[in-house]
Amino acid sequence: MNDAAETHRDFVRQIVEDDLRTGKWDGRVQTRFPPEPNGYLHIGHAKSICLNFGIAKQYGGQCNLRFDDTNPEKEDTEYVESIMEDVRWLGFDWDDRLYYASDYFEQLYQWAEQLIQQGLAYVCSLPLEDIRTGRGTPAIPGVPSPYRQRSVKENLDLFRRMRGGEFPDGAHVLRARIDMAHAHMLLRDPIMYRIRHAEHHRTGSKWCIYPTYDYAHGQSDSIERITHSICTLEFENHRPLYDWYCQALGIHHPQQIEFNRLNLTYTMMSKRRLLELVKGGYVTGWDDPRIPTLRGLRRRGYTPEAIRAFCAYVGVTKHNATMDMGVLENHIREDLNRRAERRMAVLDPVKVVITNYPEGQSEQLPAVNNPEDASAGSRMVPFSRELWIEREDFMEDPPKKFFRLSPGREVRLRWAYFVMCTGVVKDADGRVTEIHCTYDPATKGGDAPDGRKVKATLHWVSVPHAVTAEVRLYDHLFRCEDPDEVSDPSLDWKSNLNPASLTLVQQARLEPALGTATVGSRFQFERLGYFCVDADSKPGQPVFNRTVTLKDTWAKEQSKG
RNA sequence: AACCCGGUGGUGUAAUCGGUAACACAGCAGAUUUUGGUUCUGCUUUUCCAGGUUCGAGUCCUGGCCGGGUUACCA
Repeated sequence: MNDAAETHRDFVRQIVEDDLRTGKWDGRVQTRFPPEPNGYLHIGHAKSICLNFGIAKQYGGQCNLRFDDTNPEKEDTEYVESIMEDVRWLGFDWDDRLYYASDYFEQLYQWAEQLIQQGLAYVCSLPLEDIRTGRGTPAIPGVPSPYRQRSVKENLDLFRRMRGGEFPDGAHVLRARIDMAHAHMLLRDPIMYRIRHAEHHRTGSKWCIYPTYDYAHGQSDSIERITHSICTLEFENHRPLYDWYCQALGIHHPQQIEFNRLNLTYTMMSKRRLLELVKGGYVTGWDDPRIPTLRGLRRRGYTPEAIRAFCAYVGVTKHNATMDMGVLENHIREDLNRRAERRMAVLDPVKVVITNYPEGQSEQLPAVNNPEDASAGSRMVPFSRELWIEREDFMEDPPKKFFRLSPGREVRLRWAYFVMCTGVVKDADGRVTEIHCTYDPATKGGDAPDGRKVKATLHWVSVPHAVTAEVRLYDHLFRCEDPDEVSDPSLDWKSNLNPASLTLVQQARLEPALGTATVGSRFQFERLGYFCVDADSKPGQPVFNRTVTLKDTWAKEQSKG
């Protein structure tokens, strides 16, 4: 988007370049994207994917895809499949480097025995609650577990029996022996293994003890010879532990680097909350176009190119930041403005009758497909005596700055003719049911040979040729920038869900060319926005999703009051 | 509270290691336009505070203040 982005190096890339220069990793750059398969990928993950795969590509390295699947109770192959699909859709490829932390369970186990042998790990038989209280508080040092001094022999025996399935869940854990008085709570003898008699989506019932994140992550990086282990800021606190395990084990020791995760206004990225919205029926599924999952965005009509450009734009730093949703929207507008063909569609139709156009007659008029791209060519659109136009494009008694159709005023119908409003027909309630106009045959195509100008150009659809469609108009998921901002403490973030996040238009009228559009194809509906064909479409009954509106300075003007 | 991290316009970032604070978006004004779109031009707005070092500090030092993360047998 700007030239600075071409030359600027964020702080992670600066580290990588420094390491390359000093030969720290023998010129290697090896990164990884390590999702836990317990949810669907969202745009926050896209930032991480772009960073990890992007750095690898830029510096001639590689990026692995690794599933961090150490918690059998939350994870599922459903998520594994979707994650792979979404990473590919975004435009990245891990070649043959698909890994799972669960593939390393045996090695991790052996290393745990090694730490026991070194006197750096022990089996603790305290109940969960006692472990927690024994850890103390930041102000009060923890007290050593009574099991802290168990002999290597006893620890080994118990740990092997833990693996052997002799104990119920929670009976014992394996803990690292570090420092119960450490100012850093995470270093007060953290848990390495817990007993869980649970079916793992990949290892089945082979294991009944599972490593914790802290015990598994650095070592998994180490096994894969990762050089730069890039993660989000909330893992900063875990780095001492990451380093401790690698050092204690004497194994390849990658550098963990933390960056700021992506936050967006009017939405929310928490996996837990996304799950709640899906399970609670607040949205229609993981691909609901209102949520920021990659599949939601895809169904909404976002392109991988726009998402990647956005991720490059947002920047990588160490402080928390919230991007305005408008910036994401600008990126899809920019992409689609270049690529999407234009069509005409009327969402809230009102009938126009061209009184001086012969009844029963119609004609085909050429229309440019994309003014930004001459190679997109043109198409023919049918014109006839009766047309649909947008109800809001007509006002009987217009304010000063309104320059669309009103009685006595002339406007242009896009690619067709100048028309002049000569009158209206209303129903008993005073609602306009028909607008009467005359057209000027000399203005065919939209230009007046006498050089006279009009202030507005309207989109329109010929009544007898129109295709009827359902159009889904999406708006922000939440009605305020920060979903957590609740006035009444008895309410939670869900009370901020936007009741108008979806508006259904059942009887939109489209130009006929839109009747055969294929699922996933994207168009600009002139003057309205970008739309894409939804998978719910049936032959003859297309369904369109609004990706984003066009910028609308008239709407802005109106909202000023 | 302790530990870790961070504070640059409204927002997001930059300033190549001490040398004139800049870019984008948003906002405002205007031009162009067969989309009130696109494009183009101009304008508004910035280094958390207080000391110190220095010819010179957004950058270094000290002390505050403010914000975030963490204090799980989740990741």
